[in-house]
Amino acid sequence: MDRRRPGATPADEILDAAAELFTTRGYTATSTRAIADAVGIRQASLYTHFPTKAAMLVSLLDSTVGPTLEQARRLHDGSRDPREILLTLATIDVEGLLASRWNIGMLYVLPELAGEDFEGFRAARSELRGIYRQLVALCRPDLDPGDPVLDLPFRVVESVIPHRQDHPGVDIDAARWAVAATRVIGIG
Amino acid sequence: MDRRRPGATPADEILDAAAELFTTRGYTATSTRAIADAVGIRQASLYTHFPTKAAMLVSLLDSTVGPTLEQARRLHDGSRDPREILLTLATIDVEGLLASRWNIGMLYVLPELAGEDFEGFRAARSELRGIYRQLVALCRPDLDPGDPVLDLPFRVVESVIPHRQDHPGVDIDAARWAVAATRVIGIG
DNA sequence: ATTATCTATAGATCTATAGATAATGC
DNA sequence: ATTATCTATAGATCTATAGATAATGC
Repeated sequence: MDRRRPGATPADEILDAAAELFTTRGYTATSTRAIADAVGIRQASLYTHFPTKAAMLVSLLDSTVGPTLEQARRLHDGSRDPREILLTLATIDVEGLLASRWNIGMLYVLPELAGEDFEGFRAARSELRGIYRQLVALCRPDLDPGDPVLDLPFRVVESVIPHRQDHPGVDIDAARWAVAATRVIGIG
Repeated sequence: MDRRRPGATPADEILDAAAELFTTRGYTATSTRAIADAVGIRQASLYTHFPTKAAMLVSLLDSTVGPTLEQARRLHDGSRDPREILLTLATIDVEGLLASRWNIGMLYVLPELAGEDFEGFRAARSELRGIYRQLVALCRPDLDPGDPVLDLPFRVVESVIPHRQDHPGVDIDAARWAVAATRVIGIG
């Protein structure tokens, strides 16, 4: 076969190539031909595995935000100390953003995600952000509901994305980043 | 004339339209025809004012990072308390990111900026980040040079970009955001 | 006379489909 | 027999340029 990309199936190889190109060049700027070339197949052959180019991006987005959102829902149901839950969630989230060989979080900020093809991802990410807000509100009951501090841990967690972008190849300690993300609300 | 966009000159009108479209749809996903339509001129007429589409983006990037970088250089030369300088810089930076009617900071994270047309902007932003790092190092002499905490104030400042994106129309207090950006390093 | 805008278009893409061929599994 | 891949291409873009026309300033 002489496959050029990691992945158990041809679809996985395509997703690996798409992840590299979408994160480094952008979504619209990456042609389906470029993806096919990176995999080592013909452009038209992509369509055996994905109905559209957008479906490739949706698949990448879902496989990243999905597991984190599931964990967040589970943690949120527990009755432990909200500060402990928040720290655990932040650690899991940062680990997820560091897990792939490509900086997959870059996909989250693609302007093209405003399109209707990506409504599902936007809803999932919005729910995750809401869970962060509720946890912060439990830690800081004094805060006004409109206070931007409620969003800060989520923002610090996701700022590991540009940090990784600016420091390629440098190892990042997920637990330490998560501590900073909780400290920003003025606890601990 | 019946101009449809704010701006003293046709070039400014074009930049206003380009800013809206680049920030909301992306750079490659925005055609020169779409920009021209938003201004109310013909697609080819854009090229009287800009030699290429990339030149429009370069102009937008420079007019945003330029003034902030100048201020940062000036502040950095002063001999005041580094914590005070850091807070002032963060406030100016956040104000700059909130100043435009469009969320111009979204341009900073376009994957297309990896291209050679945007080398100048990347260098300017890298210099700004370096000034933040030096100020943080003065505030926290105990930190290792490789410590990611050195980058955190810069990251929190720039996280006002996705925050504004997720809360369109909501006023953000630049001074409070700047305080959070300095607090994240564990001082004050 | 000079500048800004226009129409028209060159030449190079782009995504997705149609239909043929090769590979695979019963 | 079914699936994956291929070649070829339809049809719709895209950026930038050429050259004509209209508007502006001396």
